[in-house]
Amino acid sequence: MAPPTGQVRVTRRRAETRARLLEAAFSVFAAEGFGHSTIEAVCEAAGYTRGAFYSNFTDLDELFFALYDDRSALIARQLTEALSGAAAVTLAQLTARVTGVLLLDRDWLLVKTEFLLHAARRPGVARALADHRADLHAAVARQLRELAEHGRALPPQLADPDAAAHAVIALYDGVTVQLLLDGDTDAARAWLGRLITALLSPTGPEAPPTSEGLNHGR
Amino acid sequence: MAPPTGQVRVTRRRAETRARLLEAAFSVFAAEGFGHSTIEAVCEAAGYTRGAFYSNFTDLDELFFALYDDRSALIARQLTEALSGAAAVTLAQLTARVTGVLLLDRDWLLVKTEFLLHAARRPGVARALADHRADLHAAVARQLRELAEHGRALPPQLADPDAAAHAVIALYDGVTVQLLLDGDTDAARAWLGRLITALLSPTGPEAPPTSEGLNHGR
DNA sequence: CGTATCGGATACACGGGTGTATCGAAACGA
DNA sequence: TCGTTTCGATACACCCGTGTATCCGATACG
Repeated sequence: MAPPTGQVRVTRRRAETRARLLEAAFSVFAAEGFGHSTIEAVCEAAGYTRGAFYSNFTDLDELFFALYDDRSALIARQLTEALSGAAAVTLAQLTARVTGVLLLDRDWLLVKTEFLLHAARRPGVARALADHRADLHAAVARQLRELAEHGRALPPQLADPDAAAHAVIALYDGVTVQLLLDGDTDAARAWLGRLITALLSPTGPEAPPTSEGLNHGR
Repeated sequence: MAPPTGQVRVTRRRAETRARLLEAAFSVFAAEGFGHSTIEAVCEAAGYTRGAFYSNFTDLDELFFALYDDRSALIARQLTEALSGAAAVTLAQLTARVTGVLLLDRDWLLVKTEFLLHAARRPGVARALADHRADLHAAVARQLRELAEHGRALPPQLADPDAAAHAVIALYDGVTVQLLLDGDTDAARAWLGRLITALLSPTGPEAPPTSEGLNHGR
């Protein structure tokens, strides 16, 4: 049984194995899917036996949550870092940064989506996940607000930066689905960029950040 | 073992049990998730023993695919039916119809999303799923084209009806994710309507079909 | 109405994953 | 360096789901 977190002093060794277990779990979940993954498979991939696992976690569920927590925190850090560098003045710049960070790793999208389903069936987990998303939302909204203050107007239907940020996230999620199907990361990035500019441009034409090469349809 | 489909003449009884198995599988998958579902659970839910199952399918995978095939065909039928009634003249009318059909059943969204993940890991299945989506895409594109011909202009960034349809589907998928998290179907419908009109309106303000009550953020 | 075929139930053997209890060894503190 | 603590390996018993082989009742057809 995993000892209660507060009382254990975390030795280097322990942290190391925990990290390796998480890393291995990521690979296994991405490859097999969480539902079909077993504790044994994770341990074998990490180079441990089940003893190591039960010393660090109680469930596969617990590990899954820890894994999601780690990775999503990492992503969030990268995102805010990418965003907070110098304030983007162009919408194109903004989208380029966001898509660059957010659409890198297909494996992560697989795991993330499965975690979404996991959460959808457990109210508590769903709330935690919603919090994570709220963080993302806040970061994007802040950036959009800044953008708006620098003269770049939002379209009248989405004048509220919060609503606009929400819309951006919805677009991101939507593009993710397609990416999961066809595996074409570059196309997804380009397409997401085009969608965001289309949605957030109040008026006429304005060349998308990276045009051409994007396949609409199927 | 399930006999090869071509040679068996399908008796009434057989069709009935197959249908009941599919129905039960839908419930079980929605509740537990496909990954954690067992053949036994499905059979018990259907009121059969495993003998019935192995007489109709070989795998849970096979049943899963059959299930998806059935349900998605049903949805597609409903959608085209809803769309082909009288040509919608307003964008609002169009979105209302689409969202009405597409965002009814949360359980179906759960199963559908899990099937997406399933497909993402199997190229063959992915192709089949892509075909289904292509049908949807075609239906939406046709409707948008018709709309455009009736004077309703698309925005310059998405002048191509195919691209516009693709965008609508992306929005739908994106909203789905949020719906899975919070379970608020009405909000999802309203929000999707607002997003579609915002994205496809070439110019200024135009009241969303059902405004208010939509919670952005988290 | 009788007979042949089919569909689903029952029984069985097997494999694999789980969780726990125990033990040896590595890491840490003095 | 030594003793103590802790981490992870090993071994064991158990449960659960699977797949197959067999059998009985139902259903269709002449």
